[in-house]
Amino acid sequence: MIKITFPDGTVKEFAQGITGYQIAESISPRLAADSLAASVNGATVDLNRAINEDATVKFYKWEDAEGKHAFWHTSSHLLAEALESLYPGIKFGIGPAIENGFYYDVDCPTPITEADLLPIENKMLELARNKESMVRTEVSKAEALKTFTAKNDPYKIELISALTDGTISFYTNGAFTDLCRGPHIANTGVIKAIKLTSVAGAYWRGNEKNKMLTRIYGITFPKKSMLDEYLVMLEEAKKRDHRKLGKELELFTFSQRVGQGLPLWLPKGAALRDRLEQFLRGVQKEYGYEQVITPHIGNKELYVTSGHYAKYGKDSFQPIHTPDNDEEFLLKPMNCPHHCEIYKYKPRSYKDLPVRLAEFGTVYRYEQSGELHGLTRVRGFTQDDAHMFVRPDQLLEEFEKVIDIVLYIFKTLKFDNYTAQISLRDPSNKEKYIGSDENWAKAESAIITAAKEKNLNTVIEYGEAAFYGPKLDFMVRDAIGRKWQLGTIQVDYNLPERFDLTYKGADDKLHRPIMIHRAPFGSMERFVAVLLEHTGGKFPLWLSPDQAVVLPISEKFNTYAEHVSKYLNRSDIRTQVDDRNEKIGRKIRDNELKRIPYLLIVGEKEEAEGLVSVRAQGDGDKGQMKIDQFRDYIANLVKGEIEANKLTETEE
RNA sequence: GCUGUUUUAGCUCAGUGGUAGAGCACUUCCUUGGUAAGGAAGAGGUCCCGGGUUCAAGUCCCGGAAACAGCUCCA
Repeated sequence: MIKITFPDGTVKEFAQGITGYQIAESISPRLAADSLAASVNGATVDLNRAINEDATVKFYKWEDAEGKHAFWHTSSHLLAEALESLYPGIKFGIGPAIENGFYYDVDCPTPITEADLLPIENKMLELARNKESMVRTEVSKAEALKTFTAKNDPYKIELISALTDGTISFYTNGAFTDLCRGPHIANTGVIKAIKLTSVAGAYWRGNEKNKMLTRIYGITFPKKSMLDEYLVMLEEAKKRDHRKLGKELELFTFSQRVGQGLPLWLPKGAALRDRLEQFLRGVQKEYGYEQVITPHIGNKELYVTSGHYAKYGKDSFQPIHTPDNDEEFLLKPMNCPHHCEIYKYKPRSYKDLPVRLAEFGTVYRYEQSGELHGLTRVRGFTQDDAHMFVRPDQLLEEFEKVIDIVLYIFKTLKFDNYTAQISLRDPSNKEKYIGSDENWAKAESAIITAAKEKNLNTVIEYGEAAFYGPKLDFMVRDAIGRKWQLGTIQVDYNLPERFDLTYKGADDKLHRPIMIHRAPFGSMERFVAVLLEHTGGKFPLWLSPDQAVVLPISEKFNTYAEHVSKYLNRSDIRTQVDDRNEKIGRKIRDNELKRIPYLLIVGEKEEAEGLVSVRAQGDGDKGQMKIDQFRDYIANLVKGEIEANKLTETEE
């Protein structure tokens, strides 16, 4: 007999070899029916797995990540089962559950296209209705290899070869058997709604030198209504796509003639960007940054010195030559080497540090064509860049101040669902990075300490560091859940060495400063993109390209409308007049759709008494106000939006 | 860069080898109005680009470009 402890603390005895499913059923058929997976002694397992020792169990339902994971993992096996029956000779790569659904990578003798997805879905539903159990078998490595050699599946053979004997298990559903460690749900019958979402190429084992397999993505649910809800949610999210909103709100565009990945900022987009720049300049001024300006090209030798040329030379726009062909220049791919040269232009004393050089620096990188994506990945973009040159004793404090700036910006713009990621070297691939182990260790510990002292909730990602140093990255998600890096803060011991940067210490000797690279927005382009998706185009008042539009009731009141608009513009409230020959209802509709924060309706009564009738975006009629009353109201709101989240003074 | 899909009016999109289409936007006229689409008329096309097949190509074939999804990459 074995003792099983349940989450509520009760302990019951069962025979050895009992499965999670049987335990659940012995308590209640309902629990068994609802459970998608179980955890035994903390490890998630499937309900079919035999339990042979005393254990603590927990049953997962759909609402639990583990339950969903098992559900989708089983769904990927169901997909594979359907594929094997529809496409004889198909070979399988891997088929995991992902954040939203699952996929399976296959190597199919006949190409699979979008049009084939519906028949596959139908086959899956048909198989699911058979309520096939997910049967686990533990096999030896030799047996495993034999099975897949017989099936002539090179991918599974490669996977098995890397496994240790004694840890290998198979799962079988219906006629399909797969190499898999589990866990799975008890049987496929609970999979009631299936949508195969897309088909795309994916390199075997994520290596672009390997063969490209066909990846089929899908998502499944225990109820049809849940699938419908999910699809509606996806549609809604697509309406917030920054590429769509950027077009609708006339913020930016692209031209094939100008070139791929080179955004053209339209007047309203430029106004928005300008507001963001002014905002950040203001914050940086308080923190002791100095603005600098550097050219858009730089001598190739500059980037050879920094190490960027060796690392990214091929991925840059190729050198620009002087007319007599005796010098080569690169379009500036990053600002740091230029800032290093600014640091170097005169001898520095330990008393001068930290030196903080900031620049809205436009850089150009030859991104692979398939990587370009709206404003989030472009070939020409402007970094809100700054480099701090600090003494070792200043590193931690300075790094923490940068975290403060990032958090202040995120708070002001109500980005509350970011994740902080500590990006470290890939320990198994150190040759991709420059600099000594000692310096890397110092830089990594500085970042980890600063993040801890600032109480950041961080995840550590190996292999995500820059080639010259580790980073603290702030990641946010776009409308459909893709992750993007916004703010980044990096500690760098390497460029100061390569550029031989020094300062004179109190001991009258030369010392090496440490560099902090940072960009709280990341880039203006990406930040605007994410801000658009985050707000759905409803920008906070202080950022809105147009803050108010005056709507005259008829053309008779256009003169008064102009007067109101001029008055407000003189008080720095960005105001336009909609003087089209349209009815008021039409003007309201069009300007609401343009996400204008305030609409000011003026007619006979307003003109006579110097009033405006105020309509707040999405919130209808707010009644009448005197013009200067409205001006003060807006000015106060703007002030509140920007200053509400100011951190306590951190002046030195 | 790789795999797949797409590309027709400013935008969103129909279009079956045989005269290029709709809605919105735009222009003009009528209308002069009170809180989410007033009416009429008109103008607008390198059917992504280059080849080929055909009596005839927006439509079929080949090559290229760009956009989209995913992979790979991201200083």
